[in-house]
Amino acid sequence: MAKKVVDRRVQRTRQLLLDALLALILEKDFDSVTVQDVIDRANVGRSTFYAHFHDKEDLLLSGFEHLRTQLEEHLMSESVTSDSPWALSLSMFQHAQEHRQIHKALAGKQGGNIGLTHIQKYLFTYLHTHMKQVLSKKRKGIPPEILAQYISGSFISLLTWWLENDSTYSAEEMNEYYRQLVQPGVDAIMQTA
Amino acid sequence: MAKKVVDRRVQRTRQLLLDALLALILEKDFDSVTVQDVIDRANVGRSTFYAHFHDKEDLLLSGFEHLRTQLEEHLMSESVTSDSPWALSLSMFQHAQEHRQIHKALAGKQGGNIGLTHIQKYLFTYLHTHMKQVLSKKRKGIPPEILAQYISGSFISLLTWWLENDSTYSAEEMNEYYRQLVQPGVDAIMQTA
DNA sequence: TATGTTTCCGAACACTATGTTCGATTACGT
DNA sequence: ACGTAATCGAACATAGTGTTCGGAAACATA
Repeated sequence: MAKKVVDRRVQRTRQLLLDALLALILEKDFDSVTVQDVIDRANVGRSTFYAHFHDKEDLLLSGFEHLRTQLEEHLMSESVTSDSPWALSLSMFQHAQEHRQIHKALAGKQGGNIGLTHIQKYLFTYLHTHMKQVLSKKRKGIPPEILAQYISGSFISLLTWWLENDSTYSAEEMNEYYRQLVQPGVDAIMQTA
Repeated sequence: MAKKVVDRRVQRTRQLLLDALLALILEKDFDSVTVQDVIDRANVGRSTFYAHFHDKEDLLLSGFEHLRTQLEEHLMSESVTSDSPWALSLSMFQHAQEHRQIHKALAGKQGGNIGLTHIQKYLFTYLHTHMKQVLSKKRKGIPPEILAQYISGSFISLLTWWLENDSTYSAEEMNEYYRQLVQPGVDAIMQTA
């Protein structure tokens, strides 16, 4: 069958386009990158672009999906099955460190906060369901939505700052700072509740 | 002199355009609003628009400036000169409550995070200089940039969530949640340092 | 090598939005 | 009533979007 090889060809084209877009985002910001820029850089025909993606944003989101898959594999692989919730954030800091360029393009301010919104939403959902379980029995505490928003929001905030400023702190240091800041408040809530 | 009245006419036109833009942002998102939409809604000629603003974003930013001025007046007026740093966040929650529509347009996801970025940058700068003073003598603690980013980031995160979800919590409640979450971590840092 | 299939190319096109120019018109102060 | 400053809106040049389609190229099969 020709299918497999054909698929490979298709995959290669999609990858060329994505790489070109990510590279361009690091040069200008997402909004100023045109479809023409992307296909020129990738050496891909105009109609081919539209055969694969509906528009520029669609291409960017495909990159985000790719990243999310990678992240999940990263989480599964490294015996990160530790019960500590800080292992999750550490893994994300580490992954961002290893793939700094991609993260900057997707999660940085240049990326127009599109990927960023997705990551936050992803984290929020994960945390929200988790929080509801933990806080369900106790009535008095903080609404779980607010807690989830706080934890994911402050994480994203530190992550983007770290990426955007090309900070030299290691992923481990960043995670430690994050933990030091967030844990006391969360612990206090848990005990109160 | 004619200057004063002329100024009034100019101001009125600018206000018409801004109002139209803000109203439109709440209907579609910022990116999908066209200049044509704005001037139609405002009943203003095309060339007049460009006589006042360089482009759509320029108009939005003028709205942000307006908001910032209001906020600063709000802070000065209400004997918010309390030394508690939580008075500042409370004032902002309150102001957002009173001018919900404008805040949603400027700081919500519809506004394309343009105004939001500015507010955060504004807070960050304010906090950063403040932090450097407080943390200057002690060496071991967290870098002031990270602390400032954390405090401003988590605040913005809760604020936008609150606005975006039309949450029924009062400004006072939101500020209390914010304080409960953030204060323990910050206090811990201060003592350690 | 010959053949059929799948993908890609790129020119041409219609369409939408941007930002500028300029002469006519209106609003306002004196 | 007159002069000035602001506004109007039509016309224009420019740029980007997304589609269409005939031909070229890549690939598998035999």
